[in-house]
Amino acid sequence: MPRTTRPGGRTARTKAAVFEAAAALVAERGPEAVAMTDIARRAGVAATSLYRRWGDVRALLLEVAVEKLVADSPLPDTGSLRSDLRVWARRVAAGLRAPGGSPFFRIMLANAPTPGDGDIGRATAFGPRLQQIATMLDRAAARGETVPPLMDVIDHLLAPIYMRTLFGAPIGAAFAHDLADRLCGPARGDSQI
Amino acid sequence: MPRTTRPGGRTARTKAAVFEAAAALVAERGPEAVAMTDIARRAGVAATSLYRRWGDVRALLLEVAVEKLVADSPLPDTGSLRSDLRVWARRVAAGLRAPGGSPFFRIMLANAPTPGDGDIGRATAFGPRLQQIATMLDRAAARGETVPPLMDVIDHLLAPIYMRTLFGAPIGAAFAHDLADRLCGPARGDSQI
DNA sequence: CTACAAACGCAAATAAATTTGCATTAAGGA
DNA sequence: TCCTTAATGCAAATTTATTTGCGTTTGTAG
Repeated sequence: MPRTTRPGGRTARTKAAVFEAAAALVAERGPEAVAMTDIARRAGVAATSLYRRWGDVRALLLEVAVEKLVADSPLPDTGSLRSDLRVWARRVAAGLRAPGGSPFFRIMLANAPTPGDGDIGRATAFGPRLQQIATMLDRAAARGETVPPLMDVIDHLLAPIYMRTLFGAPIGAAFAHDLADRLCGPARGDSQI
Repeated sequence: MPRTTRPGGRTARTKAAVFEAAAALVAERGPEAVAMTDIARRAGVAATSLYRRWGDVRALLLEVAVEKLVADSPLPDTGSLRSDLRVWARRVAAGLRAPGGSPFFRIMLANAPTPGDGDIGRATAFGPRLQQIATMLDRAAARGETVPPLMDVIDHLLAPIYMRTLFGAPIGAAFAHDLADRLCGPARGDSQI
């Protein structure tokens, strides 16, 4: 009878080798310059296996990218939303700046929304980030702070960071600082609608 | 509409045919499913010519994407920066929502910076947009308005729009309104230290 | 321990993309 | 008009990616 999963065996080992090879190649040459053949050779597995398992390079790279970016970074819990956002912003930026970070990010973007694809890839990709933001906002609200809407954080904290990543523009402490301040109000009480 | 002037000689004509074919194919199948061969066949030109002129598919598609995305958003000149930004924001969003808009956007993202590429691809891709922003800001400054830094417009107007496009989140008038207000100051200044 | 089926490797076959060499055509200037 | 040059077309050659067929390995269930 057909088994659906085979955890922890040869399959898992080759998958690990393949992912490692793919990640290395992407970091070295960029996403567009790696072929199925290259990954296979580097990983020490037959290209045939890769084709059978993933179909084509994009599918494989997308899986790798999702895994890389979804890797959980610990959430800051400093006691104030403003400070949490500052720290978190810098961590996200650091993750994107890490070796291969930006290329993987681009892989995800390039494979995102095609009308008809369903939103699986996109949701898988951004879901964890949104969840993290929601958690920070919830904590702050529980403390009695007035918190900005989730969408505002996406628009004015996450979006600028992603944008600058694509531009290659620097993301320093001052910038993260400024982003958080815009959301929490510059000095103290802020009165949004 | 059929009365499109196509100045220039043979070169300009074939370029037009190629761009038209490429755009159509991208809109039909998505960026990843079009090959040099396909474009050549559809345009009625030899694939050899395409390779000689553009080198590879990505370069060609990137050029097409840039042209499409820039063409879709003519610059408003309403007399006030706030209003210009509002209109422009909606036009950019509309262009991204248009048939084929999102695929072309993804082409640009996928061709963004790769360490070693130099910044050619990136500059080519986003350059026109930045130029448009700079123009609006210059006009406003010439009128005597106080204008936000270019980078702020990128971070808090362009970035949210792109982000929402990737999410599939709606971009309405109210949203564009809000983005412009954040940059120009709504009623009370938001850009204090 | 044995049997089974999925996953794998290998080599050949196929298909597709990309390059190359050369003849031809068209545009712009003298 | 004629001449020069760059762009194009075409076919063959070459490389590279992808598929296919078949035997082998390796977990896992029984």
